[in-house]
Amino acid sequence: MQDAREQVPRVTLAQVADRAGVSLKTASRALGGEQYVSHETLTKVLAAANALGYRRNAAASLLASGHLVESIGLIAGDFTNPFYSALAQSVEDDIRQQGMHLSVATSWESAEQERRIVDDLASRQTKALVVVSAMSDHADYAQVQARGVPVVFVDRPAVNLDADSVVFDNRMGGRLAAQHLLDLGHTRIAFVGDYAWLPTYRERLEGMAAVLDGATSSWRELLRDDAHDVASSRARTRELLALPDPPTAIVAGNNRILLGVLEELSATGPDDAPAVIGIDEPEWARVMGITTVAGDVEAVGHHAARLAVSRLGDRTRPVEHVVLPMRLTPRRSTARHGSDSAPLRAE
Amino acid sequence: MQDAREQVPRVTLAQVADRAGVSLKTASRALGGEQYVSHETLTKVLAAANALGYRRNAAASLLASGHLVESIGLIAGDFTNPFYSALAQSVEDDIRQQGMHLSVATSWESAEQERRIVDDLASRQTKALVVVSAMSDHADYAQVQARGVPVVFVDRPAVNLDADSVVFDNRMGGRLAAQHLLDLGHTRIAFVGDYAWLPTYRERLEGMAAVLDGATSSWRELLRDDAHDVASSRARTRELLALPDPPTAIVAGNNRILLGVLEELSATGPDDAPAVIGIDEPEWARVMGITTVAGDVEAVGHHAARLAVSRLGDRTRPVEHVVLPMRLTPRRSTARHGSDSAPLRAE
DNA sequence: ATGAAAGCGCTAACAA
DNA sequence: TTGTTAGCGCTTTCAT
Repeated sequence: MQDAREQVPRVTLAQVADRAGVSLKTASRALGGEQYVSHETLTKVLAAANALGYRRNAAASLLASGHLVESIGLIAGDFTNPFYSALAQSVEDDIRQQGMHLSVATSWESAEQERRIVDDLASRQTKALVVVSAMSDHADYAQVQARGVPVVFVDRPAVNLDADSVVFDNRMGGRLAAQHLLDLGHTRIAFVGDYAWLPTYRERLEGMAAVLDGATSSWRELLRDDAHDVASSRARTRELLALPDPPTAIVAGNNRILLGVLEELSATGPDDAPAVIGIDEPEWARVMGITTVAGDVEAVGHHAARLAVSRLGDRTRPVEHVVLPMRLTPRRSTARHGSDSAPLRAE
Repeated sequence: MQDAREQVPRVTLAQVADRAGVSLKTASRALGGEQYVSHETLTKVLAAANALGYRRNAAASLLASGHLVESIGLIAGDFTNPFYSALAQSVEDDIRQQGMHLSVATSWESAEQERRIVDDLASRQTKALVVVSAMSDHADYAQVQARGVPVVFVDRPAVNLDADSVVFDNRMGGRLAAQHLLDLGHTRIAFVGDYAWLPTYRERLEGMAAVLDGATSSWRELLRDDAHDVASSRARTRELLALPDPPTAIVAGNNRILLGVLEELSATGPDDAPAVIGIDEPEWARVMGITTVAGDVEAVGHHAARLAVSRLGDRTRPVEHVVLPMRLTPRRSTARHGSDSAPLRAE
C-alpha cells in the first residue's frame, strides 16, 4: 500500500491539463471548483485527473495563493487518557478560532518518540508546538525555538530551557489531598504514583510530604510509583492491600492510576475498603463518588493556545510561566467512617 | 493578538539574509539547522531572524524540498467524548506509521461547522478526510472527492454518496441489548437515545424493535431521544423514573447518555434501581459494573486509516463498506434480581 | 470561458 | 564554508 504511493511519480496539474487538452489554468479552475468553467471542460478535466490519479500538491497551492499553513502541533502521551484528550479539545477550540489547524501526535511517554515527532513537526509544517514532554532535559528544544517555532510546555515545565509553560500547582494538590485525609483521622496513607521521573509526580509527593512528614511516620513505606497504566496501578494497589497493616487511605496520582486502584478495590472487595482520593478529574469521578484533587484542564489548553499564538506575533515578549491552582472536591470515597463510605461494592 | 499576526507583512528569508549580510542560501542553512555554517554566521543569522521576527514559510519550504505535506484530517463531534478520542488515537497510530500527520477538528455535531471545516481542510492541506459526519446528506462531499481528496465515513454511513465507510452493526447492538433484558425477564424496557436524526440511533432502535415489538407492548412509550449530552440524558431519565409505572431496565444509547443515566440514578438513589445497559464501552464501565454493548473502536480507526491511505494510492478501487460487529459484555448492572443488582448506591 | 506569463518563498544542485 | 542559479507545482494577474 505504501508502494502504491511511492511508485506513482506524483502526477502534476500540467499532466492533467495536457491529457484534458486544456491549459494549466483551466485545469486549475476546474479542480479548484472555481466558476467560469464550462460543464464540458469540467467533465474533461475531472476525467483526466481521475484517470491519472491526480492529487493537488498542497504546499504548492498554499505557496502560490499566499495562504499560510498555520497549523500548530500538540504532542502528548496518548489521547486515550482523558486528561490529554480534554487538553487537545481545548487547544483545538482556541486554535481554530484563530483560523489555524491542530495537529496531534502521541509520544507514548517516550523521549525518543517525542524527539522524532518534534523534528518532523517543527522542522517543516508546524508554526508552534504545545508539548507535554516525556523528556527530562529540554536543552535541545532551543534549536526548535531558534528555527522560529515557539514551544509551550504544558503540565510539565521545561528543564534547562527558557520557554513558556502552563502547569498546575502540584505541591498544592499534594497538600490538599494529604490534609484532607489527615483531617479525617487517617494515619496510614498510601500514595500510588506515576513514573518517578515525572515532575508532576515529584511535586505532588513533595506536597504530601509537607503535610505528612510531621504527622505520620508510616506514609513513606506506603509509597508506590511507576504506575503509569491501569495494570501496574492494580499491581501496586494489590501489594498495598496485602500488607500486614494495610493503608486506610490511598491517593491515586492520576486518572489512570485511580482507575487501577478502583478496579483492584472492586475486585478485592474488602468491606473495610480504604478511602480514596484521585488526582485529576475524569468525567466519571462524580458518579462514582470519588474525592478528587484537580485543576482546570480547559484553562491549561486555553493558556497554551494563547501563549503559542501570541509568541507567533511577538517573539520578544518575555517568557511566561502560568501556574494554575488545584482544588479538592470531597465526595463519598472519603466520607467519614461509620457512614456509607465504600466507593464500590464487590462483584 | 490576531492583529499582531496580520500587521506583520510576513518577513522572508531574503530579508533575514540581507540584514545578516549573507546570501539567501546561507541564511537558509543556518535556520534549517544544516551543517557547514560557521558559528559566527549562525549567530548573525539567528540574531537577524530573531530581530525581524522571521518565521519560515512551511509551504514554500515543503514545495522546494519536494516533500509532501501528507496530513490527513479527522472530523468528529468533540474529543471530550471518549469514543472520539479513542478513534483519534487509533487513526493517529496508523497514520503516523505511514509518515503522515493527523489533523483533528471538531464539528460539535453541527452540519454547518462540519462544512466549514471540510472546506478548510480539504481544499488545501489535507490529503484525505476521515469524518464522523453530522450531516444528513453527503452529496456535497462529491466535490471534495472530485478534487482528489478521499473521504472515509466513520460510525455513520454516507448518504447519497459513493464513499468508503466503516460502521458498527448497530441493529445487532440493539438486538443484543433488548434480548439480554428480555431474557432477564424485563418487560418495561426504556431506551434513552441520542439525536433522532442519527443513523446510529435509528439502527439501534430498529434492532431493539426487532426483538421487543412482539414481546412487550409498552417499550415504545419508554422511548426518549435527543439526549446528546449528560444533562439532557439526566432529564430524560428523570422523566422515565417519575412515570407511574417506571421502567425496570434502561438502555443508554451511548457513553454520554450512560453517564447521564447513571448520574440521575445515583442522585435519585431508588433502592429498586433499574437494570442498565450502555452502548459503547467507556473505560469506566468495567469498574462500575455496567453491562455494555459495543464494538471495537480501535478497529474502526485502523480500517479508516487503511481505507484513506489505500485510496490515496489507488483511486480506482471500488468503494468499501466495513461493518463491524458489536458484542454484549454482561456485568452486574443487569445481574438477576435478588442478587446485588444496583449499579450504584445513593449519595 | 480560456490562456500566457510571472512569480509565491524556499531549497537542491552546483560552483567558488 | 559560502554564494549562484534553477526551479518545486500551483495560482494569480492580465489578456483574449
